[in-house]
Amino acid sequence: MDYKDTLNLPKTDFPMRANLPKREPELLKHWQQIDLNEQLEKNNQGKESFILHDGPPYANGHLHMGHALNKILKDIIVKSKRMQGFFTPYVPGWDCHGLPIELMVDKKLGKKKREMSKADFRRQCREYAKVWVQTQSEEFQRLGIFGDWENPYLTMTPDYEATTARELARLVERGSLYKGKKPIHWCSSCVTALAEAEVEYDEHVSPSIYVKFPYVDELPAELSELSEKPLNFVIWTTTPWTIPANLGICLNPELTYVAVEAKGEYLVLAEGLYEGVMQTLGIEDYSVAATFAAELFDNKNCRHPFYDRNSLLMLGDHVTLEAGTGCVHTAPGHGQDDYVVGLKYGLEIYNPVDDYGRYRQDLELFGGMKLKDANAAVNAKLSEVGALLHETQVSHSYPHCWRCKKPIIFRATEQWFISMEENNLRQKALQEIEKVEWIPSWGRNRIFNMVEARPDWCISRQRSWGVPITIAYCEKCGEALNDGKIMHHIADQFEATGSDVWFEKEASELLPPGTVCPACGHDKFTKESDILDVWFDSGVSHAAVCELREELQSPADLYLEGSDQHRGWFHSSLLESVGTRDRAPYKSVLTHGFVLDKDGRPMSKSMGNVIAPEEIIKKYGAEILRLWVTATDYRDDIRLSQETLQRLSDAYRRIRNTARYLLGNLNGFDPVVDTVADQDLLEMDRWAMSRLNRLTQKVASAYDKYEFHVIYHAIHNFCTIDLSAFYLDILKDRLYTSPKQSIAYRSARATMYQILDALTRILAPVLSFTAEEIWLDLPGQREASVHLADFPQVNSSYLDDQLEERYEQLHKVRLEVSRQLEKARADKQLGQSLEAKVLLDAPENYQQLLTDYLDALPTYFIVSQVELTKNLSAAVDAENIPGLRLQILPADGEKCERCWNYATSVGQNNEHPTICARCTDALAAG
RNA sequence: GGGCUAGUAGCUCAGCUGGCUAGAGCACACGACUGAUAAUCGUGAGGUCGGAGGUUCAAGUCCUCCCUGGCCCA
Repeated sequence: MDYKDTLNLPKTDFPMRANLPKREPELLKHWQQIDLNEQLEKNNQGKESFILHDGPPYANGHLHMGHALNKILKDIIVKSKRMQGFFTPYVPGWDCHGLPIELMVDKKLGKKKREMSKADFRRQCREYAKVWVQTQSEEFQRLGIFGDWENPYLTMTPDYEATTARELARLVERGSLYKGKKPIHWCSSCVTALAEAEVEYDEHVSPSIYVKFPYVDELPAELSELSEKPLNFVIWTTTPWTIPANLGICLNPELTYVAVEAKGEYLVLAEGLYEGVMQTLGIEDYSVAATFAAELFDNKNCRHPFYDRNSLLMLGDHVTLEAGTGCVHTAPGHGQDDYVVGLKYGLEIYNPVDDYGRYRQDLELFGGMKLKDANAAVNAKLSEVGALLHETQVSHSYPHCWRCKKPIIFRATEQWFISMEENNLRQKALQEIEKVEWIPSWGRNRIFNMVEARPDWCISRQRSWGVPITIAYCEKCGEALNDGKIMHHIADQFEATGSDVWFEKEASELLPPGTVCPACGHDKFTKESDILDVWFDSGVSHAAVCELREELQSPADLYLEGSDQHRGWFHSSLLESVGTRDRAPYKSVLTHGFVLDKDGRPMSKSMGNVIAPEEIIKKYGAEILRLWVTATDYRDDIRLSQETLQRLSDAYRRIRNTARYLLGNLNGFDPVVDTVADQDLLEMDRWAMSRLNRLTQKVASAYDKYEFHVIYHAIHNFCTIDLSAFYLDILKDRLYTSPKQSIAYRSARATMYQILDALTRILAPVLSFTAEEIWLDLPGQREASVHLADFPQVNSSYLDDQLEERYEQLHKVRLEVSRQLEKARADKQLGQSLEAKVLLDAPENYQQLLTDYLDALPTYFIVSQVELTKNLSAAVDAENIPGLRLQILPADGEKCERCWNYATSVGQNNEHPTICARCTDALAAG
């Protein structure tokens, strides 16, 4: 007879190989068929909610790793919160306006654009954005991300645009909006103002010139000795084209300055820089004629080198000794520091440059000239008037346009601003930052420092694709109608058809009937042509989405984005919300790092080190991508390499195989009838339950703290160390050979059922596909989807420290036994460990334990016999247990054909001469 | 240049408030099994904890400087 047929061997249809790229789409289809999404939306309704508000990705291009990382993290959180019993509606969104889309459409249209109206062009942009929203939506869903994909929020829908306009009106009502002239980054090529976020810094070669400005006021009394020769202040600049806009020279009040005598004149320089400068200028014969404090010259005047006007001497802290001369050329219309100090001294914010990067026609000497020709022309003029001391070239970091990559300029224009000081916005925002939980905690410092130092928020964009700044101007006197009531009236009109009406209708149609200019009484108006910064769009999502959607609420529980968003969405959302509601739009903010390549470099097309999500999905499946997100500590930047993917793929197989083996052993199990009372479980099974609950506890806490990599390692180690290499390996003998009705068999199966059930649940937020696959094969009545189920409760009555401690001791002994078995194997004394009998001479501290467990030791060691004896003929010392001595001998008796253990009882039964007594009994029982 | 941040075995991670011959899993090498089999089990070999100083009886853990990265700014 073939005794193999009498064994309880595992049996399952659950495939060992996942073939995820094929299986995942099938599961997606399955979910669609059972209307999972609809059920999820209703799941836990009425219970406490947890709102993770989605930050909108930009609707342009296919998904990259950053998108995948971000959305998978969100998905894991939403799923785990739902399984913890929270009501977790998740509404994904997209950022649809803005320059990048506009430029893409621009490019696509080519010359056709010129014949198009602004409204028509906007329709094209809308279509373009829509296509990418659809594409990205599908790509996100392929990753197994659950959410309200049927009703996402788009910043370009009429209702959203109406809210955007209303939020602007609210800020106007609070007096936060003002029109100012201010230098901003300006791209002459794109003809637009650029936000900080739209500027890139890159190496650029510029002229480097030293220019002298003759001093024209009376000398301070202390320096009357300098009256003999001409006195000049020397400035250094890399932007000669700004010299025509020069209105002053700045000195640092903390620094000491010197007047150097050379070539019959005095040159004023910072004391700490003059030697280097003289060297640069090639002047060897010089001497310091005077040393003085900058204050002496505060508010005195130099003369512009070639215009008939003065250049004011001022004091400013921004002047440093890092470069230049210590005397800083100041053009308030062309630099941030210049602007600030210029304001302080009452200088004009003067800008002689037009939108296209040319000097205005009325500029003396250079009117109409393009800036790219200006440097040379200005230098020539300076040289001609004898003001140019030195000219060379330097390579330095210079701002460039993020779209066209061309160098940009700093230039004052009329713009709308949200004031950081009006209504105390800055202070309030800083206070709100303190109330938010920042994870990791350094996020607080990061955004705090930014808000503390940032300038007013320039919200104007001279572009087409966006929400218009809904302000009208009196045609006659130019007065701006920045009136909240009027703006609300306009916003209401957006509700129906979107902000396109602003571009389609005349001002008279848009404004409330009977509107007259409050300044002059005129009743004809023109419309502002600037649109809003896209950061404003997404910054109002708390109002447009969280407040307006019934299932959501504001402030949200969590915002989760990359750490760059401290200056992006976290920032704009905070300012907008504090500016209109005096509170932050979020309770906590979680950030993740950036995806880098195997060497820790950013992925870029030009570097050729990009790994696309699509590539991974095709080769490994989305599940591996999800596992990667989980396995890595995302709070820092995270690396991605082929090796990592291979490792994760292996880890996935280990987890999958463990589940498969458990399923195989649960073949025919019915939890209703096959459950075993806790107190009837065998000790080893109780140990497994203790470990399982330990795991459940650890995982629950890690989900709470968003420390997913802890989950990955805990689960993987549990599967590998506790289950596969120990518990399940040892269990085989009992499982396979025991009679089906025996408590030994039933206890093992009941335990395995608990383990797999819990494992599947805690795995679901991460391995959403595989967990479902297991779920569908798990015995018992259960929810239609694991994603509708709850996490397992930690049953602390199973937690047994002493039991685990004893097993740890036994495990140490087992390790020593394995080591010796391995040696015997190397000596060809045995193959299977069951061929061995182990003799142990235990030290005092192990005596009790090993005596207590003597009967179980063969099972734990997976050998046929164990003897505790002092009588060893050829003992070997254990490596890590002092005093423990071991000896391996061939097992007594013959090999049982059924259970493969060696036993002296084999051959004693006439009916079954090739099997052991235990197996004979088992057959009789079965 | 500034703000924030990171650097422990090939990979992914542990190592709490300083006290071990620095741990785990995977990968790798070698072996066993063929009743988890494109699986499973065992053994083994991998680290001057980015570098250099310092504090301390004692430092991967504290301090200083430096190097190499990342994000955001200038």
